[in-house]
Amino acid sequence: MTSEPIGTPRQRAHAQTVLDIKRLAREQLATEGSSGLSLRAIARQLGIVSSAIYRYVPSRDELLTMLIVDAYNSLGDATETAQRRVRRADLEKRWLAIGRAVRGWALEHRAEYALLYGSPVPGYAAPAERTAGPGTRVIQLIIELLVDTAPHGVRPTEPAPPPIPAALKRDMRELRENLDIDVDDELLVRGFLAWSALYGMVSFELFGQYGGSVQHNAAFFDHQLARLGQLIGFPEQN
Amino acid sequence: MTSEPIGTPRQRAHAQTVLDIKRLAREQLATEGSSGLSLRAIARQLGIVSSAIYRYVPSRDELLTMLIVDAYNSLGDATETAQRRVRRADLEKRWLAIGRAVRGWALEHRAEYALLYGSPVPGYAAPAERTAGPGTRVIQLIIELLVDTAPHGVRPTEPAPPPIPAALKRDMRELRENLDIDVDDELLVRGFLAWSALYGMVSFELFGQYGGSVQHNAAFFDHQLARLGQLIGFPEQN
DNA sequence: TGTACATCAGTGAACGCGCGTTCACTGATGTAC
DNA sequence: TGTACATCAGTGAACGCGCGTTCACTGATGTAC
Repeated sequence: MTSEPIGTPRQRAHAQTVLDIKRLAREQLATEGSSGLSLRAIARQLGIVSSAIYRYVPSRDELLTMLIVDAYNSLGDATETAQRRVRRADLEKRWLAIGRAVRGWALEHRAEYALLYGSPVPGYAAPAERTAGPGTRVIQLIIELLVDTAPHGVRPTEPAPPPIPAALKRDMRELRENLDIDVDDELLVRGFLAWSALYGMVSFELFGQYGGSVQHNAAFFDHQLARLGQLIGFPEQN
Repeated sequence: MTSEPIGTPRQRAHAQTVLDIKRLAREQLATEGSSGLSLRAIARQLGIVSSAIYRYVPSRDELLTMLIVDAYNSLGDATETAQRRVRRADLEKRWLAIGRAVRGWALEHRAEYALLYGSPVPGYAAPAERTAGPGTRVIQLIIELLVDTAPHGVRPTEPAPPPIPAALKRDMRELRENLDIDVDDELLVRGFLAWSALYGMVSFELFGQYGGSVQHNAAFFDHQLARLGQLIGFPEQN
């Protein structure tokens, strides 16, 4: 994280400029949105002629991809770090830590959150082979949480959940096999619901869908997050 | 809906051209995204010189606002219609109808859904006085559903929900007063959670966040929607 | 340690394209008497 | 019913901007012998 392989002065200068370009690009994302991202504007801010940018970045699309991968990793880092601060056995706290980290990161990186979870960028598709890893770090954490929850059994709820249809059971079986995990359908389905609900709440808050009806956003989020945790059903702490 | 006040032939032609412009704009939204919306391109497709578009639409931003208002109303119509097809007293079915209508509309109007619920358009803020009404039609329906649920009481759940913090209670009281409704905090909070979770699921599906892990999207959605309905807790049908 | 050569950052011009918006105008369609 | 006038759709040129990308080039920095 801190000490990269040093390299020659030229290499270091090069790497630094790439970092500057990405920083300026992130700032532009915030003010202009993803489609307003302009290599010429970045060059201008760097005090460099527009064509010189191509010494550092092969194309606009490539820069976008780099920003997306970086953003996913930044979110992943934040969430993993937050989760590492709570006791591994306290499953509910881990869920709360994940949720809060996602919201916290999103509030601090609004434009990047919008890039990852907002409208797709028209005419651009992130190359799956590069985003697949970084883009699934949060759901990985949630799945690990489900894996650790599984041995405690599925906590019964009242009212009892509706039976899982066969088509969905097939999806879950495939997922279980692909990831080589031992989590039963009910728990997986609950996890998926909590996962999408979490992002639904974050998107609503960030994109202003609550209008003025929610003032105490942090309290609101925490409370609803706890409800989602109950919905998954972690074992009691003792 | 069908028979507008007729008007003179000129007025009708004018109105028709405005409709054509909006249709072409919607098509452009789908291929280029909101920031790629171009008056010049629309004029080109209409077989008209670029400046002539200003006979019909005062500016690009104004056209965007019209598209947003139309989209909200289209979604509102679809959802209200769907809900009117189920028995008013069958509260759970009403919830399912609302949810399915939102998803169905979103799938049929992906670009417009992204316009309403995706990343905000940079450098553009929809004028609140024009979107406030149309933009709240779905949540209005959900709130009506909560109002109709309230007399049946709040359905107890196991595990019991966490206590609602004071800050959140204040938000809910204000909401209750503004809307002049009699729905207690617990039910309101549940409704909000189900609402944002609903959109979270729709956004995830549309924006491709599930990756390949969910194949049977309709079945998945229906099932999770039913779980959210349980979470709100409608009275049993008899 | 000094020299020849390779590497690389940055320049400047150009290609070919896009956009929103204004303005003075022509000519057709509608309206009032 | 016919004519004068007003309204409106559409033209074409222009203003002043923006963009990504390529290409031949200069000149500084680094490397190998």
